[in-house]
Amino acid sequence: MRLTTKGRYAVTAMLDLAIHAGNGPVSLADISERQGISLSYLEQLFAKLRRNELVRSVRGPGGGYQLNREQQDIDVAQVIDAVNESVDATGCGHTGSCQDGNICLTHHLWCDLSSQIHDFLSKISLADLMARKDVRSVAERQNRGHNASFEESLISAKVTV
Amino acid sequence: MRLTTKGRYAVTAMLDLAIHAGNGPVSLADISERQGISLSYLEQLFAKLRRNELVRSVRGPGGGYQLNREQQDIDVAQVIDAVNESVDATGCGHTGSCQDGNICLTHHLWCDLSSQIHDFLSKISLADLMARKDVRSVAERQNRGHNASFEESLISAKVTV
DNA sequence: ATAAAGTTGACTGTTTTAGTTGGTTAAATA
DNA sequence: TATTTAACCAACTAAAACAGTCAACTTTAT
Repeated sequence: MRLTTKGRYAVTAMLDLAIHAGNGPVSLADISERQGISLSYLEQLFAKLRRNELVRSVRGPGGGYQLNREQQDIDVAQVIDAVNESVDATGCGHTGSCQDGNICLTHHLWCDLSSQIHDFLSKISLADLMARKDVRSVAERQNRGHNASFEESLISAKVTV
Repeated sequence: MRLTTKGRYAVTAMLDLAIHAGNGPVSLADISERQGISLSYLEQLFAKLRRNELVRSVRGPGGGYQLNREQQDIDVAQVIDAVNESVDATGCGHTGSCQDGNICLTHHLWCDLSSQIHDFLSKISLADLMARKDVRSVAERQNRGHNASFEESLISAKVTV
């Protein structure tokens, strides 16, 4: 299993997308600036997110990306899977051929751990994250000095602070 | 967080050590053969396990490694930590300086995930693994064609099949 | 003395990460 | 219609980590 900045960036960017939804598409340039992630790297990640139908794109001026489903229908596990291929902790990809065709001594342990992690992450949706106090306060900080689109998005998302 | 063959090998090797305890030290050559792990790589891993006082060594002929504590006092998280540095899922090492000195949008999510994983792995001891049916059957398979030390070790460990 | 084992350090090939560079299309607007 | 905005795409790269090899050395049982 690997969980590096790649998966973390993807989740952060998707959450940024969710937070700033409500006034049209969000450009990668905006996400890049707010979240401190390289624009070109974001492009690579969003190519995968789009192939996995988690986002849809709008080209041209005023374009950008939008969530392709409701916020409560996108969970963290899906986002990580989309860019990371998997959060599998086994070495054999659950096939059970870890040791020359046979199962290894600790195969089931890694299977258990994998489903544990997957369960945990799949139960957290973007909507859940949006509702968290710590997320809201960080989003507010990131938005200071920028335009007022955060407050607007709050209104359109019908969420109260 | 990273969980690769390094951590998996370490846990597998420690479990092999636990299974074949009871008749003196276990040599890395034996573990290498049984578990299909390169001897030189095992040497590197056991250097770290020894520095973390999870095993002790006996040099010279008939030497090898032994667990440095009781089987129920060594858990999987400790073993992985010993060779992997950590199972931390945050990018900042829990310091909270993920985004130029400040906390990033998803910091708490990764903190939560980290403790989830650590909790899960720290509750599983080598003794717990030894007791599992799947582990016992794999160990038995690995031992077929070899010497009868497995049965002996079962007797000395006072465990019944 | 010899051989079995641990101990140590340096080295290597491969893969992944985290980007960069340099373009091309598609669409809105002036 | 020209320009600009932004998505799209492919190739490349430096650095790190992974997984392992190789060689030399020390300790200890026989």
